Amino acid sequence: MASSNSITHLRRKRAETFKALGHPARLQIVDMLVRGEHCVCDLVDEVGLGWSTVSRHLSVLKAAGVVEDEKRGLQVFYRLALPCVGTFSACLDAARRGEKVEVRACCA
Amino acid sequence: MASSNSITHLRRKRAETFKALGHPARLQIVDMLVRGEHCVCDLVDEVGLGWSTVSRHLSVLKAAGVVEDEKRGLQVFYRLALPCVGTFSACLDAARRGEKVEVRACCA
DNA sequence: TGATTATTTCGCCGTTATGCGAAATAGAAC
DNA sequence: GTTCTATTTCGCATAACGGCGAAATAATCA
Repeated sequence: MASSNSITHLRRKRAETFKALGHPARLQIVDMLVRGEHCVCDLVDEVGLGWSTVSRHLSVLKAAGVVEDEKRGLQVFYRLALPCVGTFSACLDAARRGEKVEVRACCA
Repeated sequence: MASSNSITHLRRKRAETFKALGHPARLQIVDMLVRGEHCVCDLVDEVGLGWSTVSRHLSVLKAAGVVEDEKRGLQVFYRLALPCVGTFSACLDAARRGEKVEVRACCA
């Protein structure tokens, strides 16, 4: 059952990633990070929720492996750790509009 | 604000899709459907949860636009409505293993 | 028609998520 | 060392999720 368990484990991790992306505020954060790294202050401004709330959303994304953070001076900068999320998001949006698009996704 | 609202709307829909995928049982269902359509009975057997529970998971996936259903005789068959989900899943799994893969995803 | 089979809907209940403000932490500047 | 400033952690209330079994639907078969 080793291989079945590893499949299960991989799937659980994958589910965690999807779940982290499954919230409008977190997705808005991800959309910003697709365009480049940002400090928390920028994200708070844009998302329009309290600092503590945004901070926890970021910790969820980080725990799921979607983003990485780096402290520089007083600020903490976040960046996307899974670039393919941007590609897939574009995919989903295109599908919802009824468009048929072929994309090349680089899974890093 | 029309364009900003439509972006918001699109993102909310996208979040709903991600959220639907963010559960191990639903992801297991999706993994089965990647390999072809299945009736509910097959899915119940494989997932190992009650009929009512699996049924609700399926309705979540359907509401999010991830799967489609078709009734044939007594049985209801489900199939994947977003093939790119399979591609992206492979992407995420590869990334978790540390592999770097380039895939061509067709967003239907 | 009445029985059977496949699936969905409903109501319940314990667990988890999400928002907030207050307090804690950590680094920079004075 | 004290004081800012940026961010995280904590505790709490409310809302949403996820499981189950029982009951409702719907299509087939006798």
